[in-house]
Amino acid sequence: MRWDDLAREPCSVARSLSVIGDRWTLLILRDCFLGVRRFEAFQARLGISRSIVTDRLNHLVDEGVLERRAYQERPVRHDYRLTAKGLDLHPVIMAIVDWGDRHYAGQAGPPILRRHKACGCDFHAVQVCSECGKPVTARDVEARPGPGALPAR
Amino acid sequence: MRWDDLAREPCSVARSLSVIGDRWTLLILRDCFLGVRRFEAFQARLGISRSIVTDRLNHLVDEGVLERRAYQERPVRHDYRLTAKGLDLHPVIMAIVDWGDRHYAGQAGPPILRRHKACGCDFHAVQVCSECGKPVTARDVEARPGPGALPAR
DNA sequence: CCAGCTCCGTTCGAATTTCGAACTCAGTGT
DNA sequence: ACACTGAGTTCGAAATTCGAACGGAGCTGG
Repeated sequence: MRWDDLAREPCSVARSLSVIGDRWTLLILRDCFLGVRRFEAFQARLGISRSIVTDRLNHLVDEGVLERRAYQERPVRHDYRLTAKGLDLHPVIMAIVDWGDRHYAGQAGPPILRRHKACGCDFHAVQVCSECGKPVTARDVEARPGPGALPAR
Repeated sequence: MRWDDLAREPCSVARSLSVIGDRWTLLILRDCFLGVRRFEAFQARLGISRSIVTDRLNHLVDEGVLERRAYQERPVRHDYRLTAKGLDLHPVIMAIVDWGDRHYAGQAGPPILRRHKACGCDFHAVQVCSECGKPVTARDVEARPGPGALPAR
């Protein structure tokens, strides 16, 4: 199975991973949500080779997760911003953060605190059911084939 | 930056990704949450080489995400089950599913439906603030350094 | 007792990816 | 003319992944 095959699987996880299922891509997205926008900044923060940064940013732009826009002319300079589709990835990053905070934070506590502007509290993400609003755990869920099961997109 | 360095970064995303930040690992976890437990089943479903399956399963066991236990003697056969730590990854998978359903499902709809046993409805995952219970979006969040910022674990 | 089958791996050489370091190029400031 | 910056591209070496074959423990069947 190759990268490209993933996108054709009738599975939302596989399709999503064909876009974001890569170490560096997810770290780039983490930085996007922290406000990083410029090529140099991504490269410096991640400490990886420039070609990888180029490659991943282009891929994310192709997929419509990031948007490349000029923030100045003469010389033309671009930055990378999350699109609406990209902003939709926020729960993914937050879920990963939450797991890391829970299982890998040292005794000092988590490395980053997040404040919910609406209520002013430091918080962590909780996942609830869209219908009844109660928290969802693995055991509460029953999966079954859906309408898009066989005919791939 | 190498794999191992990731685990030492003072960032929960980086630490988490050092465990789960791999295409195959996340697909294996997807299957775990769908009830897959045996080596052969993982290999057959993913269609990847057996050495990769071995490697990823061992890694997950080492990290305490899966547990390897004998489900029969004579011949001894093992299966792989999610530990409590592994079950905590459910929100990560659900967030990825949700993004995929939203942006990559065909016109037919999502390939898999999930029912919330507590309320009996088909649902999707929503992320809310642990303090006020309201939905959280990217723009609602303000990040700042936390207590574990500098001293790595 | 021998052949074949199942499950769960391991090994190995070849193909593919990823990496880091150096290079390019355009513009800018001195 | 010279150095500097931002944003890439190129290229050879190193690491990963692949598939296919092999191993081995325990059945099953004749």
